[in-house]
Amino acid sequence: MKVAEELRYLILAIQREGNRLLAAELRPLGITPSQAEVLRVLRDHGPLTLSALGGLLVCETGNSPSRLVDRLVAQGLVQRDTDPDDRRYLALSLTAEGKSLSKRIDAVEEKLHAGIDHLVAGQPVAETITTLRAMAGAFPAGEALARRRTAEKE
Amino acid sequence: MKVAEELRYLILAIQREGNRLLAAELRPLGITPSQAEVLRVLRDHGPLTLSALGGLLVCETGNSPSRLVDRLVAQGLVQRDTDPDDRRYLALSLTAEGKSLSKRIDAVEEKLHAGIDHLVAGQPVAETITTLRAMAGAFPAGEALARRRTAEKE
DNA sequence: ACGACATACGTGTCGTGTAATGTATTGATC
DNA sequence: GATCAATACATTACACGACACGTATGTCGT
Repeated sequence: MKVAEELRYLILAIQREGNRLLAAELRPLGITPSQAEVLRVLRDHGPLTLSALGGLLVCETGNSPSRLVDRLVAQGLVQRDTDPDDRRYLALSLTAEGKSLSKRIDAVEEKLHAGIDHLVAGQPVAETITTLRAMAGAFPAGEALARRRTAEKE
Repeated sequence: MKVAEELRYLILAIQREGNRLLAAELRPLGITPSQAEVLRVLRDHGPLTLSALGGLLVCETGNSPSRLVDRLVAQGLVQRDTDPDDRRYLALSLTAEGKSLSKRIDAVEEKLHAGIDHLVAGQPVAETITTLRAMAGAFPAGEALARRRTAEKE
């Protein structure tokens, strides 16, 4: 099997299984991995418009996280206000309930990350990240990650 | 950002964007990436039952690729026969049209793989594969890949 | 003021991933 | 040989990703 092909299928397999695991852990909280990412981004990066949110999501619904946000609003986790100055814009923020849930999400994610750390213990992780960054950098979704990294440093 | 978290999001981003790219390349052929994988597996590993097909798919619809196969049958690319000895089993194989399409798929995949090779040129690819294999090995979907590797050697 | 354009968001559709449940066929047990 | 369990597959429901198109709001040039 060619190197490129193996990379492709490995990444596919890891992503699928990882997502399944995370979904299973999040199910008791009543949310999905994508929804968890929205809550996390909203908590960390203040009130956002819909498109700004899309730009920070790696899950890159990019176009329109409208429906994703809809369900969170319906669950009372996210508040959606229209900007009075420019009524095209939304101001998305967490409700109190959303904030408290995001703490529970943190715990789940930390558990997942601990599992990942355990899996890659003793592996050349630094080299792996270098390679993956090179791959992701070629794509717009890689920039969502970069944007979040820069935003963190501020 | 923690290492595990970065790994997670990098893999997510690469998988999503790679899939989008592949989908765009395959669109002119009238099929999706998942459908292409089914055609590829059926061509390489002869007639299969539905569950055997599921076991070889990394896209791991595992449970029931029924829907996936349905559309391919509807397009006249796959033939579905019931085993006369045990009527619970299906015998899935490519039609002539399916075989000819799979050649065009090969060309698309080679193009994609060339792109990947270019992206990771000069990167520590061997170390990356080692790490990813360690991650994938912990999951059942990693075994689909392993199964395909063994089947290739025969 | 008017109209063309751009921007932000919404909606509809298709294919898929995942889980839960249903159905048909076969095999095993008694 | 009738019954129950196991197997292979189908069906359904929900959420999501991608795309295309539609709508509302604002901006700019004239």
